[in-house]
Amino acid sequence: MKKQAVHNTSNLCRAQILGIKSAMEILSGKWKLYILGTLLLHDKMRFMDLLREIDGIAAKMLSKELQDMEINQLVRRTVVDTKPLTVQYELTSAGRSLQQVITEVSKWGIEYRDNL
Amino acid sequence: MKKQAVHNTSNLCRAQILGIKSAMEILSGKWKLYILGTLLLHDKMRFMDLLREIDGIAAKMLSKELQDMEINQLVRRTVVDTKPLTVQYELTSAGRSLQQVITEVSKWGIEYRDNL
DNA sequence: GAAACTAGTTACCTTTATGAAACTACCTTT
DNA sequence: AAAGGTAGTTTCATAAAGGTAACTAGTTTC
Repeated sequence: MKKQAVHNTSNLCRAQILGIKSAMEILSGKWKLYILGTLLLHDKMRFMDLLREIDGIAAKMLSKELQDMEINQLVRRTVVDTKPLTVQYELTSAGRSLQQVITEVSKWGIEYRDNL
Repeated sequence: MKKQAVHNTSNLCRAQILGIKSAMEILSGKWKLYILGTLLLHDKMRFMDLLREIDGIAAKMLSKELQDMEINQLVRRTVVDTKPLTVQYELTSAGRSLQQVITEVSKWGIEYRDNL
């Protein structure tokens, strides 16, 4: 008899796993948490501020990631009518709700690196 | 005069950002947190258990990700001398130290999805 | 002995991610 | 008018990630 895929994980646990999946669909990639972490620290930033602050990112990547996160409503983009015109990026409330995630990831990254 | 890249981020903040970078180097990819989360819930699992439990993953991917995480000392692989021989995978202490990260990511993912 | 189990590996292919550099377009300062 | 600022986009390229399916190799159960 063929062995069945017995999922003995409880529904509660499965919900947790699905949570990870949903989160990773939104947050995956080399730059997203980096950008979000930077915006968390600075409140409002212009495109060129982010480009200079985020070490190593190319304009194309920054632009694409910001658009991505705007679509997912983590980031708000506002054109400011200055001369020359500037664009402000800031976290939405959904973006700010990532604070705990970012804190834990950052803490773990520092500890992991120290224990090498 | 050319504009300089003025990093007005404090050293403390920069450390946080570097923490994110370190963490993402280890944890990036579609499957790693999924696998780690599953191992966190089950303590010890065999290869085929993981393959059946983790929905959608291919043997090749699972194998590669486990090797990756073994190298990074998040997962321990033990060959058990049963007949037929089996292989047990479990988290190391470094792997278990991801508990908070996984909890927060999972919580956020569930909330985010619910607020859609 | 055929079929199913164990734990993977290998080959081939497609898609996604990422990067460097040049370019647009418009405004301001020197 | 030249140089530098604003915020990007476009083009061209490579690297990394991920997927399918077949295959190895030994063990065990029907």
